[in-house]
Amino acid sequence: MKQPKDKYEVVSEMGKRRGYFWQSYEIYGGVGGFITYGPLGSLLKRRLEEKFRRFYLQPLAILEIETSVIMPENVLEASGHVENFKEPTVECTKCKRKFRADHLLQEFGEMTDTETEKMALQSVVDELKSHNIRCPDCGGDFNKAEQFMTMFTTTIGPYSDSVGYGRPEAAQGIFVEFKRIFESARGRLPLGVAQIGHALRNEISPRQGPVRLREFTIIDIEFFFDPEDKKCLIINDVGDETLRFVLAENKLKGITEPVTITIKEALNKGIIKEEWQAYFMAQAKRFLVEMGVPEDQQRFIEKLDYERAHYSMQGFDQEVYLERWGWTEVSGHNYRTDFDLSRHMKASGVDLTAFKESEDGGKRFVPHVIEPSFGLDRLVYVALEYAYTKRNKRTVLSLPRDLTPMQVSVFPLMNKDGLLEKADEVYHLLVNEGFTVDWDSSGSIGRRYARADEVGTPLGITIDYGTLEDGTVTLRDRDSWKQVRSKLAELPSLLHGYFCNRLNFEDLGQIIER
RNA sequence: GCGGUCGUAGUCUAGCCUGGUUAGGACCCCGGCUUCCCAAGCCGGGUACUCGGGUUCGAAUCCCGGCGACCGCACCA
Repeated sequence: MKQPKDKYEVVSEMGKRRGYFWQSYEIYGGVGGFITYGPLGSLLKRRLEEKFRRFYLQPLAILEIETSVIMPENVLEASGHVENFKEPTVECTKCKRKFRADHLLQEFGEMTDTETEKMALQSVVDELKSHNIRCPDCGGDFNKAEQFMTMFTTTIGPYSDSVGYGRPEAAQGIFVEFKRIFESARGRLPLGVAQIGHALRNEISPRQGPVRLREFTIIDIEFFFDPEDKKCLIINDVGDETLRFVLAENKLKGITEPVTITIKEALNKGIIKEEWQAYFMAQAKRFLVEMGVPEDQQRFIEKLDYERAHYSMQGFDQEVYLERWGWTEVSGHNYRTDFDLSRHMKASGVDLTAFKESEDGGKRFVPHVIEPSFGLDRLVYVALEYAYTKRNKRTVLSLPRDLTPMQVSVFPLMNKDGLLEKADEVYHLLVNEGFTVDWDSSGSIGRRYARADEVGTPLGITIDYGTLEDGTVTLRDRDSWKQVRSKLAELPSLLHGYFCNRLNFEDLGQIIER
């Protein structure tokens, strides 16, 4: 704890002090894996969500739904989660170290993951014995095996013995409701459906603040298409976008240096198999750039066979470099094929196929799915870490202007001579225009600018004696500390222009030299 | 979950070893004065010994347990 503070530490301190986020249940000592967003944090999260909708969902007319967090057992049995979210672990009798039994069998027993997946708990131990697998560290042997269930379990109804789980992803809500959604979309394909909501995973040891939570907000997009008609019509919009890849074949050789490839090339060389997947990955990169993460701080990792989730046929993780934790996953891009819909079709007996007319009558088929999936809490943290800068020993949170919780702050230069009243007028004018406005009349003007900088408010509006005389105010820019003078009456339209990126700061008025 | 280190206000910290003052300081926050634009100054105010138990006349200090944090192992489908 005596080392120089890293960014996670300073961002967390600032987060607590100014109300971005902190660990939940602090007054009872805190519980790991849960965080609370304070007033500024929940605003930031909301803005990020809104930006995501604007940027990622709306251009493709992706539909958004909301389903419940508790899911009955049969849904997650059908999806394969009940089976796959259990991890068989064994403990060495000598050194007490714990291992994943299935990983041991795959590594030393030359078994495939499909073989180990099917095994019962006792046969895991038997197999370890029959393959004579011993502790890789000390050579001791294993006796007992335990299952660790990473889904939260509950019962549904007061006296009911029906088991329910907290959903480990929002995706299943979409698959389960596919029939009605598809119908209300009048059978259109391709069809994107998204859900932004909480998901639960009972992590064994979540020690990484907002980066690894037991309850978190996930953005799952299921993009359904006809596997025989899978052209992405807008792929050219992203064809020249370059992504940095760490490829599976290189990973096996121990090479982690990324290669930079355009989307076009990646598709031609078969690095990404599906055009829609390529499109979503390119957009994911662009989104992070707009959030303030430069290209060279991002990369895409191709998942190896055994690293992929049970439903995934090809998968990439988008990673962002964080100071404390290194490369950190912020989104996953999986080709889930028809795995989920087929499983639910089989388990429920309900037809989840699509129909497509053609000259010879048409065909019924189960749509395939490309899934981009984002961890929203990680994005919030990433935005904060990348925005956190210092200027003249003062903290400046340089969030993009469409993400800042507070858009403008109103400062009466003095607390007298009618300046307070005038400032109050300005405050209400802007609130009524729909802006998120802060108010600060405490301390010197410099101190107030500093406070606004620290929480990332991009514009300060100072009401001074000039305001009383000619109806002009001073606008101050968070990043450059430059000031311009503009007419109060024009403020609403100027600010609207500024916040939808039509106007730069310099366009807002007459530059002031001091 | 295991091992090691640790836990004093919103933040950083002194004190703990060797038990004994109103637990000290800095930043910060609030109010007032002052101040015509970048954490200025003056006055006043504010918040802390992680929780529970034990030893003791007396515990921030010693002992045990819980909770939490950090590092390592494992885990992160």
